[in-house]
Amino acid sequence: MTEDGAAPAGAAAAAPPMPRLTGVLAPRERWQANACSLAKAIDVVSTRSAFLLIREAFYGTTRFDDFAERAGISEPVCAARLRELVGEGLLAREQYQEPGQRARPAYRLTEKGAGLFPALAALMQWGDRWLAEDGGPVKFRHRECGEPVEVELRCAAGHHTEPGDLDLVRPDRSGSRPAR
Amino acid sequence: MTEDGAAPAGAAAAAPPMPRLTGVLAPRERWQANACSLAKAIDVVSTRSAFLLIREAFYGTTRFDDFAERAGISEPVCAARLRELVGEGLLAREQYQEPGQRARPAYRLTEKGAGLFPALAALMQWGDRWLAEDGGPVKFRHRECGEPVEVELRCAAGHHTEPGDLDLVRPDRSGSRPAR
DNA sequence: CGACTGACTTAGGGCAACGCAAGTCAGGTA
DNA sequence: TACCTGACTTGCGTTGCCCTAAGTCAGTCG
Repeated sequence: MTEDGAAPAGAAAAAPPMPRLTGVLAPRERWQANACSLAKAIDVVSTRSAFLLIREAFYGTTRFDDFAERAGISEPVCAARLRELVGEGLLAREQYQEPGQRARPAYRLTEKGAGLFPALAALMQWGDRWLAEDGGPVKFRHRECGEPVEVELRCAAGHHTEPGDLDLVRPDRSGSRPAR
Repeated sequence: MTEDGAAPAGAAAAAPPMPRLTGVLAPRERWQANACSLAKAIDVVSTRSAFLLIREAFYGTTRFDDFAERAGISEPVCAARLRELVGEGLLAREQYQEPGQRARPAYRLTEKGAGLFPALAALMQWGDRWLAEDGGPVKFRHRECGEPVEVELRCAAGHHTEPGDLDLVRPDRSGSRPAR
C-alpha cells in the first residue's frame, strides 16, 4: 500500500523506531561514516564465498575439498579465499596427520574468526524469519536447557533493548586523532 | 594479544569451542547446507553497496543524493541498489513534501529491513574489536541507563550463552519436505 | 520564462569474482 | 614402480559490480 508497482509483499507498514543520533553526530549532514567498523568488517567478509567458508568452519569443516564442495564453490576460489582468510587471521592453517595418512592441512577458526559467530547467527536468524518459508532448516539450542537461542541487544546493565531504545554516540577519545 | 598485524602469528592459540552438531546433522559428511538461511540472507545483502545503504538508512538518511554521497557510491549504483532494496521489501519508497518544495521520494526501512539491525550491529561490534585500532568511531548506548549495548546470544530461558554452549539441531517439521 | 535543484538514466569501460577444464605435485598404497 | 588421492595451481572466458561523464526531466524560484 505504500505505493509502487512490483508489490513488495508483506513488509512495509509503519517505520520502525531507529537509534537516535546524539552530540556531534546529531546533525547527520555534518559527518560521514567512512571510518565505520561495519564497512571494515564488510571489506573482510565481502564476498559470498568468504561468508560461506566461514559458515562451513562453524559447521566443523576443516579440509580443503570439503570446504569447496559444501560451500558449493569451485576449487580455485576456495583456495584463494582460504588463503585470504588465513592471511587476515580468521582461519588458522594447521598440519594434522591421521594414522596411515600423510600430513594434510586443516583450517580452523581463530578467536578472531570465531568472533563473527554472533553476526552470522544474527544474519541466519533474519533469513529464517524473512526469507525461509518454513522458519529455516537448522536452529541453535542451548545445550543445558534445550531452549532456542536468539541474538539480542543488551546493555551492560543487563536490560534487553530494541533499536529505538538506543543512542548513537561518539565515544570520548580525548587523546587521539580528531576522528572525522 | 592474539592480535596480529600482517603476520598470522605462529600458533593461533587454542581453537575456540563451536556449536555441537546433533541428530541427523551430526555426521557432517551426510548433509549440505544449501537451504541455509544465511546464504539466502547473503544473497539479499550481497554487495558492499547494499550493506552501506542499509547502514545509512539506520543512520537516518532518506534522500537519494544523501545515500549516494554518504555511502560513498556513485549515483547509478545507488539508484540500482535502492530499487533492488525496495523490491525486496527492505526499504519503502514514500513520497514526502516539504513546504515550498516539490514532492520527493524518501527511502525508509521497513520492518524487514529494520530486522537486520542486530546483524549489522554484530558486524560493527566485531569490526570495532578486531579491525579498528581505537575501538571504533561510534557506539550504541542504552538511552535510559547510558550503558553501552552489545549483541549477545541468549536462550529463551534467559541464559547468556557462548557458541560452545550450543547444539545445532534440525527442527522437527514432520509435515513437510524431507528437508535439504 | 529561464535558471536551478534533485532524482534519476544512459553510455562506455575497468576490474574482480567466479566457474570449468586441465594440469601439478607430494605422500602413501599395491 | 605404477597408481591413486588430496591439495592445490594455471588458463580462459563470463558475469556482475562499480565508476566517470554526460544527459533527462519535473517542479520551483526569481
